[in-house]
Amino acid sequence: MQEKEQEEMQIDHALQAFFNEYKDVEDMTEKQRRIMQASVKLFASKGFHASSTSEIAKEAGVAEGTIFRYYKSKKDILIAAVAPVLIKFAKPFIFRDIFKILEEANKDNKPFEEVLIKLINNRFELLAMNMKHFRVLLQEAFFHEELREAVLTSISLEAKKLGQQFVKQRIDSGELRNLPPEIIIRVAVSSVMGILLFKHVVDPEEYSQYSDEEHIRMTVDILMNGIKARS
Amino acid sequence: MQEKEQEEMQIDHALQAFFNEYKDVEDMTEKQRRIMQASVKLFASKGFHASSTSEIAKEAGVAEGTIFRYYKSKKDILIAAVAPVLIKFAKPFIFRDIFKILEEANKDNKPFEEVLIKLINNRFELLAMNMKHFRVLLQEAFFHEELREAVLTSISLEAKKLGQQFVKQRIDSGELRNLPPEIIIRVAVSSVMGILLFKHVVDPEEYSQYSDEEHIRMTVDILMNGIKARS
DNA sequence: TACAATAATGAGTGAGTACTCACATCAATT
DNA sequence: AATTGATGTGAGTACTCACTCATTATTGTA
Repeated sequence: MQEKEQEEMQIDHALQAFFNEYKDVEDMTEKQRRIMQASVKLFASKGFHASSTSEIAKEAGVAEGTIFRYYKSKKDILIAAVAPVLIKFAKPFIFRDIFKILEEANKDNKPFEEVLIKLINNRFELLAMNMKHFRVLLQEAFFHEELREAVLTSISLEAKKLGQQFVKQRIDSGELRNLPPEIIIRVAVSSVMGILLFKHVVDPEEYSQYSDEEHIRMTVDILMNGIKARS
Repeated sequence: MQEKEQEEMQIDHALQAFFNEYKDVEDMTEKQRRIMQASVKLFASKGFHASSTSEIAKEAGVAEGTIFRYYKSKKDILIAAVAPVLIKFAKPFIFRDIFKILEEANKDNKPFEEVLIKLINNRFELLAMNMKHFRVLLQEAFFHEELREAVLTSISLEAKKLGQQFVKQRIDSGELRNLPPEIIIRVAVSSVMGILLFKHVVDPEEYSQYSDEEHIRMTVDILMNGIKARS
């Protein structure tokens, strides 16, 4: 309970700070900005469907009608305001560590396996810290194609590029088998997502026979055996 | 368009036939059965939230009040009537081929790789045939824990048992590495689900560079390299 | 200061929802 | 024939929702 509240507060502070420096908002009126901010907060904590326009108005300290001066529908808030903000906010948050890890890996020429484990651990941490928001995003992406598309094109596109480049290097250097990088990435990504899926959804009980570390270690072991070049 | 309609009709006919032989319904009244049937049809085609009770009543040809004589809430229809029916209907449908494939594999002692490819192809077909229903089920499972639990305990539990047994055999026979079977299954299942996820959600465009068969082949190749025992 | 233009308001609207309940229908029992 | 109880009804209830619009407040300009 306490942990969760703390976590939320952290996110709220981070969001607040982000808003203060978010320059795309400059040509908005004060009220519009407040509506946007309130929507982000509510959608992220209760989901789109469960947040009513009257609630948004109250949270933003404006009249309900004002919302519809700036956004022609409730869904328009999601598409036009919340999605870009969430993505802009999430992006550096998501990529920050990845860049660091990959850079370091290239500099010291660390083995792929080590980099992979570091990346996975990092992703696990990030997810644990933002479980709630991730759930909401996933839920909404299910229903709103526009949101799904926005997330995919802005985040996964960049991640893909980054990953493919790195994998390609390791193929060229002879560390990995000569397979299409996108296939290697697909198998790697889905194997890791599989850990999370089994841990949280499919079979939490059986999962707990091993620790996170053991699961990661064994998964990476299988994966590396599958993709590393043989001498 | 035409294909989709045909597909739906197939399912509807199959469901219809199922209802006619579904014995658990015998102690229901005619009206209750009709409510159940209408709910299955509506939930499966539009989803739970988008189907109103008035709509269900109209489809079933009963008064709206009659619904609440048999089910104390709308959600109760989902939990008490629709989920069991859907699961009972889907189960043999899902396991039929698996049993056959595994049996055949054991009899002729077919290599694991071959069995895997056969299984995956079979799952691809099944999914392609029921894409829409699968989507709806996934969506509802997201929101209703009871449904999620019902699906998981009734289907994935059995699948797990079946799979673990088979993998264990192949480990004992020295064909696969000595790893925990549940881990092997987790990695295999999630790799395959990854194919579908990337194909339909994450990156359909890049996916289409290769055919389904090539994707499956390469994925199984990586997987087998990861889990097969080395001489 | 007077006037127009713009911004903001929030009570009101109508369409929708799940669910209730007083009342019919009718076969079985007394 | 009268009573009972299970089955079924659909108008009605109480509510929520996104969205509108007549009215009011604020601002910039002459």
